[in-house]
Amino acid sequence: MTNLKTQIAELLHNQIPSLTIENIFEILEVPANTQMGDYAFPCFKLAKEFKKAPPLIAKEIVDNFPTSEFVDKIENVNAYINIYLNKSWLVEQILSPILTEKENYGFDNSKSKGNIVIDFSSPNIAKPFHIGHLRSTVIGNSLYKIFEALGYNCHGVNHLGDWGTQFGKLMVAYKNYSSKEIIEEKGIEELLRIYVKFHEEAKLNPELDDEARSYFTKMEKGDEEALELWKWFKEISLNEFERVYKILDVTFDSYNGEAFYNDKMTPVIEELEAKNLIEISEGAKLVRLEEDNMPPCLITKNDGSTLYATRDITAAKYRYDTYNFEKSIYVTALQQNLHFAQVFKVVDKMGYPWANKMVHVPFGMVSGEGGQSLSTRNGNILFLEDILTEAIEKTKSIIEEKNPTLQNKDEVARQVGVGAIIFNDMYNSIIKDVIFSWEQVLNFEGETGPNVQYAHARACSVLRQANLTTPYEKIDFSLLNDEASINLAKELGKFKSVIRLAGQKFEPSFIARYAVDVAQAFNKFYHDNTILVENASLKEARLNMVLATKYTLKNALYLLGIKSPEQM
RNA sequence: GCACGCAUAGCUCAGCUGGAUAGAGCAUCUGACUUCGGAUCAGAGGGUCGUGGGUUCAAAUCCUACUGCGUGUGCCA
Repeated sequence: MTNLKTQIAELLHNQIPSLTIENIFEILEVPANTQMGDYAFPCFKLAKEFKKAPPLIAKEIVDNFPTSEFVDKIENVNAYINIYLNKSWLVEQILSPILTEKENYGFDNSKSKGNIVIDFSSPNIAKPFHIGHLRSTVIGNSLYKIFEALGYNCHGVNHLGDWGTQFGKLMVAYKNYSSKEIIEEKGIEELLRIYVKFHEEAKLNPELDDEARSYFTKMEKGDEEALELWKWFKEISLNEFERVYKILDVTFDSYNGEAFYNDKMTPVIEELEAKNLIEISEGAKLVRLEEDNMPPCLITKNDGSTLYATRDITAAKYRYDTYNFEKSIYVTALQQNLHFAQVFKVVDKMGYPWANKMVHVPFGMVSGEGGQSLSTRNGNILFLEDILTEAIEKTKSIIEEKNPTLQNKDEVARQVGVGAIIFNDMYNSIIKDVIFSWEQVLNFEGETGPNVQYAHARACSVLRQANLTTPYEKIDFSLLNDEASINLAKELGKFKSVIRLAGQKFEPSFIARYAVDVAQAFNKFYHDNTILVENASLKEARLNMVLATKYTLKNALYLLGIKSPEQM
C-alpha cells in the first residue's frame, strides 16, 4: 500500500512540482467513503502559493492530469482531488508481495536495526501471579514481537522483584505466622496468606515495619539466615511463574531481577557522589530534582540500604553497557510514571547521552467489577491462573458443542481461551483502565480474539478443501473486482504501516484493531463470494485472496502473542 | 496544594502528525445462503465529541481556563 501511495504521490508531484513527493505523500489521504475514490488530495494548502481558490486549483490539476495505466478516474469535488485507481492493478499490487513473502509477510527478520531491551512482566517474588501482572506480560511480549518485526534485535528482561523491604516483611511474617512445613506443603498460597496477614498486623503494630526493614538490611549485608530464606521464597515463586508463562507462551532472554544488581549499586552511588548529584538529607542520600519540577529521588535510606530507584538506575547503566541499546523499554503500570521520570532524569544528570533512549510504556490499572481494587496487600485478588483455566474450560465447552470431532481439543482450547484473555487486554489503548468482567472476557463474538482466530480457521478450512495449483504469478487478479474483494485487499495491504505505527506509539492495540478489521473484511468477502466455484481461474484467484488473508491474520495474531489454530 | 493521565452512542471503546455526512463491538429489535465453518453477514434505533473561550479556510483532534474521575507526590516496589 505504501508503494501504491508513493506512486500516486509521484504522479501528483509532476503536476505540483513545488511540493516534494514526501509532502504530497503526507497530505494524501484515504477518503472515509470509497465512493470518493481510493485516494484524495485536499488542495487547501496550495491556496496561498497559487493565489487561487482551492476548488479552482483542484479543477486545474484534474484537467491537466495525464492518462495513466493505473488511474481509472480522477475528479475534483470542491477542493478535493479524488483518485480512483484501476482495481485489478490495485489488487495485484497488494496481493503479489504478500503471496511472495508468505509466512514472513510484514516481518523484517534482519535484526539489523540495533538492540532493544524490553523490561516486562517483572512480577514480585512471593506474590502470586494475578490479573494485574497480565498486562505487563502481554503488552511487553507483544512489543517484543512488534520491534522484532520492524528489524530490531530484542532482549526481553524479566526484572524480577526479588529484592527489597518486602522480603523483610515476608521473613517477619514467616517467623510469626507460619512454619517450614506449611510453606513446603502449600507453597505460594501460604506466602500470600502471611504477606496479607503481615499488612493487617502492621497497621496495628508499626514496629513490625521497622523489624521488616532491619531484616532487609541484614539481607543487603549478606546475613546467611536471611539469604537462605530469600532463596527459598524465590524458588517457590519462580516455579509458579514458569507454569503461568508456559500457559501464556511467553519467554524471556534474561531473568536478572533486582537482586542481580545488589553488588553493582555501590559504584553507581559513588559515581553519583563524584558527580556532585547527591545531597544528604535526614540521613538519606538523594538527588534533588526541583529544577525539573519533580520531588527528589531517594538513593539510599537513612540506614544505608538501597531503594527501587537505586536498583533501576544501576540496571539502566548495566543494560546500556551490556546491550548498547537503541531503546530501553519499561512496561509497567502508570502508577510508576514519576518513578521512571525520576530515574531517567537522574541518568541524564549523570551525563549519559543515552538517557533519552529509555522509554516508559505505562498502562492503566485493572480493577474488579464495581471498581474495587485488586491489590495484593488487601488480599483481594483474581488469580491469573484461575482466569486462564476458566477461559480454557469455556472454550472447551464451545468446541464440544460446535465442533465435537475436532482433534487435540485441549491444545486448541488453550490457544483460543488464552487468546481471548490476551486479546481482551490489548484491544484498547493500553493507557485505559480495565475493569475486569467475566462477561466481557468470556465473550467470543465481535471484536475479540476468538473472532479473529475463527476467521483464520475458516480461511484454512477452505484452503484445505481445494487444491491450489496455479502459481500466483499466473492468477488473473482482475477477476477480484467486487467491492468486498477490493476492500479486503486494501485492508491486507495496510499491515506493514500498521506495524510501524504500533512500534512508534508503543501500542499493541493498533495490531489488535487491525486484526479485527482484516477479519471483518474477510468475513464479508467470504459471505459475498463463493470461493469454490466451477470456473477454475476465478476459483484460483479467490483462493489466493484467502491465502493472503490467512498469512496476514496469522502474522497479526503472532505479533500479539496469540496462536492461530487451523481448526477450532 | 503540586505533577501526570483520562473525558466521544445505554455500556466498552476507535478516530493516524486538523480535512469532505463522527465509526466499531456489546446490549436491544428485525432479517439472511436448499454449495465453501452461523464464533458469520445485512439492516434499525441510539451523539449539543465534559463545559466556556481561542487559533484556522477547516477542530473530536491544536492552545487556554474550568469541571469531573483516576494515579502519583522523601526513606514500598
